[in-house]
Amino acid sequence: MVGPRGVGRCGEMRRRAATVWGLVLAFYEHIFDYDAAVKLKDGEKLQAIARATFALVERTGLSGLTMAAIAREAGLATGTLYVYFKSKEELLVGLYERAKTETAASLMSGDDPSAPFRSRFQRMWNNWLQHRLKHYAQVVFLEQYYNSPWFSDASRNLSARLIKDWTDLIDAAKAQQILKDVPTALLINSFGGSVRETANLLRSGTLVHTDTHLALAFGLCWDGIKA
Amino acid sequence: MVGPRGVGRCGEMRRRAATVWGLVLAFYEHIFDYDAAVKLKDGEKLQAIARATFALVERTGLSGLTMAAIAREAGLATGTLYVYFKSKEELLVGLYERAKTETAASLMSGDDPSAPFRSRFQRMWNNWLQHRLKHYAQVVFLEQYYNSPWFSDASRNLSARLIKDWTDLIDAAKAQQILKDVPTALLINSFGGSVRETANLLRSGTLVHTDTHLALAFGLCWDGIKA
Amino acid sequence: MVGPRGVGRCGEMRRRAATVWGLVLAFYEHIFDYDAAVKLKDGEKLQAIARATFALVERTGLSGLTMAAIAREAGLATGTLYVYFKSKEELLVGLYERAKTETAASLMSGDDPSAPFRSRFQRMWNNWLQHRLKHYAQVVFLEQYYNSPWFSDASRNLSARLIKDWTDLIDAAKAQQILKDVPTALLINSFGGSVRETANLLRSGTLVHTDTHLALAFGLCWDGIKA
Amino acid sequence: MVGPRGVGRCGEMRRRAATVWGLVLAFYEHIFDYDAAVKLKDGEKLQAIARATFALVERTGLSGLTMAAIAREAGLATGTLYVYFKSKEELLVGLYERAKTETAASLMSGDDPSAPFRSRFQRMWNNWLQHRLKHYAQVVFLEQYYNSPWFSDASRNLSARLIKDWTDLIDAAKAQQILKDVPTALLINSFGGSVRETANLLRSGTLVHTDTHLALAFGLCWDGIKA
DNA sequence: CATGAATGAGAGTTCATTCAT
DNA sequence: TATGAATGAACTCTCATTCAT
Repeated sequence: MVGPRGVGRCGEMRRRAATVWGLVLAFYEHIFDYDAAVKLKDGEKLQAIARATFALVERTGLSGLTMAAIAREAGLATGTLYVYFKSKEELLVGLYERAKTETAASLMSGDDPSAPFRSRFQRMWNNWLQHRLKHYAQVVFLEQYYNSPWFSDASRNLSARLIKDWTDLIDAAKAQQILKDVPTALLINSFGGSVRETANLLRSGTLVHTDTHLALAFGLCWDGIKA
Repeated sequence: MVGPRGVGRCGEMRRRAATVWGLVLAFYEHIFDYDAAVKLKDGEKLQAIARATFALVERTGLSGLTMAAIAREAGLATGTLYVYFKSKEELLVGLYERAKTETAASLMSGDDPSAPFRSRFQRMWNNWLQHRLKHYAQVVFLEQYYNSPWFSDASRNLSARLIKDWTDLIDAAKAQQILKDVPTALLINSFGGSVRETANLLRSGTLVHTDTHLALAFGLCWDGIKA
Repeated sequence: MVGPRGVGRCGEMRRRAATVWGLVLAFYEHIFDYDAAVKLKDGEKLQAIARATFALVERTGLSGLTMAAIAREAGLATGTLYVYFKSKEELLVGLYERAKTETAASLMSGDDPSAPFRSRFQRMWNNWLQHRLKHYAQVVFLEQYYNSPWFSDASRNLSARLIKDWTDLIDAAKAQQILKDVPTALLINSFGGSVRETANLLRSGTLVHTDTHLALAFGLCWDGIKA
Repeated sequence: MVGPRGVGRCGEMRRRAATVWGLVLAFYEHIFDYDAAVKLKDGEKLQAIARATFALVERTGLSGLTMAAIAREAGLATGTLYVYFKSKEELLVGLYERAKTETAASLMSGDDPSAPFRSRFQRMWNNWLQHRLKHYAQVVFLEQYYNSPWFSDASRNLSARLIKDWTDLIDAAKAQQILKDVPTALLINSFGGSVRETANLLRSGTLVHTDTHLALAFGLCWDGIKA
């Protein structure tokens, strides 16, 4: 959920945006038209800001990121950024929540609860990997954000809430003796670490992106965690 | 040249490194002794700068790091830093190389080539984990450095050179069908990822630091990569 | 022209002023009615702007005053302010003239030309003091305006014109040897300074607001200027 | 006394400066040389900053004051101001204390306790008036500072402490039935108001600066407060 | 060598004003 | 007419680097 510091200045807008961003079930750019008589903050501009920021962080790193550069990249004036975000911090926190939420949402996409566990896990592993590769700019953003002065407890709490379903699934698999009976956190991190490292290898070109390699990489993970 | 006062931890490191790896020794000396006529007047000050920098990065992050803060923490004047390093960039690059080299050196410490492979790998896994936990400030520094504007190709190349022996060992184990016949990079990253994720769990307190848990965590890794 | 809704305090003022001073009436109307075809669409909004501005200046000072804050406090959009005033400067100048005129008008309210001079002066002293206390926001506005970049010669001239009657009365008292034969400006400022300082003491609570204290304070002034 | 936030970064320096600024008995620019081996903050630069600030406030007002303008006027770089003052606020508070202290100190200069009260008061009245006229830039600064966001309780307290002697003298005169038996605050403000208004008239040219006029103006004040 | 005051470019942020709706 | 998002110049403050001492 977006915290009380929200997105912009307009209280009404902020509250609506908060519930929507939190769920990421709707594309927020559509919710801004509800009252056409009044000029409103523009979802497209929000998109542009997000896109610009992710792109810049991928290119020049989070620490080199300036508001002026974001504005230029997004085709806006510097001041305009402050119409949408109260400060640089708010902007980064907002984009963090967006990226984090999207990432979490991607994980269980297309999950078939009736399929065998191994297939389900493999699908999720693939989901996550593909998301990492496709939205690499967001990944870079997230990894850098974790190590930045902006990473707060509020940010930390978000993660826990987002992967609730995921944790439940792991626990179920453990109960059915499909996964090893070790602390859940160990299984989760083993899985996440595997995706992360594999994606890094694929991106750097050290490992060529073939289905075989993907299967091998998942195999290393699965053989480690399966009962 | 390191002056008479230049003993302490710096000298110690070098001696230890020498017994382990010729490469490491050579590299280590290069970093701090090149251009000895001008720089490196006083090893103790160099130590103080390194300690100060690592401590500050752990506390406030790489992006909040200022030369003034380093100087204050090290008990020096700002200008003095520029006697030892030409610029902030050089300071960071130097410390990166130092931390990276120490980390690599720690990996194979106490390795017994006559012991069974699994024991040797477990020892190395533990070596690396302990190093990560003990020198956490350096770990934070390194992780942040990877994502910083200062991380260059030169920095990237260093890693490859440092883990040559490590790569060779993996390849040998593969040849003996002890490890799976998958790309070496996959095995290396699987191993590294496992150490990294486990260390994170231990530091955050999510996983209590007991020998049992360590064994479990290593088990997840080993079962994944073993043939 | 003030529309049908433009009654309220604004219309009231004008009527009151009319009974007191022709000059004030004329002036007052000039300020708010000039260029009536374009500006002054809605007297209520004008009122709201004035009230909002005075309130904000009392709370946060003239230098912290922003157009956005005025609009918010008045319940309008920022752009709307520019329908009523060409610029921030014009808004401030307009409100200055309004406050200054009201202050001057208050001075001679209820004056009885047939009463003894001392009583008449005391009444005026009290008039002024009460006005200062009651319309403290305006007083703060004026005092800050004098020292602001917006205080121009035009502003300066206004004062002189407004207190013409007052000056005449002083001169008459001097001619009758009721007041000392010293430059009129000295008498006027002595009087004004006394009111100002007394009001400050009352507001700060240093001096308790009783009739006795008021009489004492006026006594200090009167004993100084009387012949 | 200068508060704990002091003048600059060097703790030692700051503490010394604090005691000296508080008393204004020494010229602070001389106290910075005590250790010639080390480059220290420069009293002349402090002077230049003060001079520049007062001059600018007289010319363009406190609200138009920018750090860039101060630096330019003082012949320094912007950043240099922040060597001497932690922020714009500190700078203004520091200069307020300086001006206020100097003003208070001027009041009783040359006082002869054996002289008759009226002469003593007249001398002080003149002292204050001359100071106001001579250091007009400081006066403008002070008057604007009172109405600025920077005027705090700390600033307010300073005044009370500075005029202790002055208050005592008034009380003594009251006890001897030389001044009226009215609240001391009333007498003090009557006196201060008289000086203020007279100075304004002289500066504006409304009143020509002659000994006669000065005597008349003081007479208005004295006749008001004398028993 | 060591010092730390001085520098000034560049960062984040504000706000009077405009203008499409 | 009324709106409020958009603008960009100008503000305060930071910090890597230099240099006189």
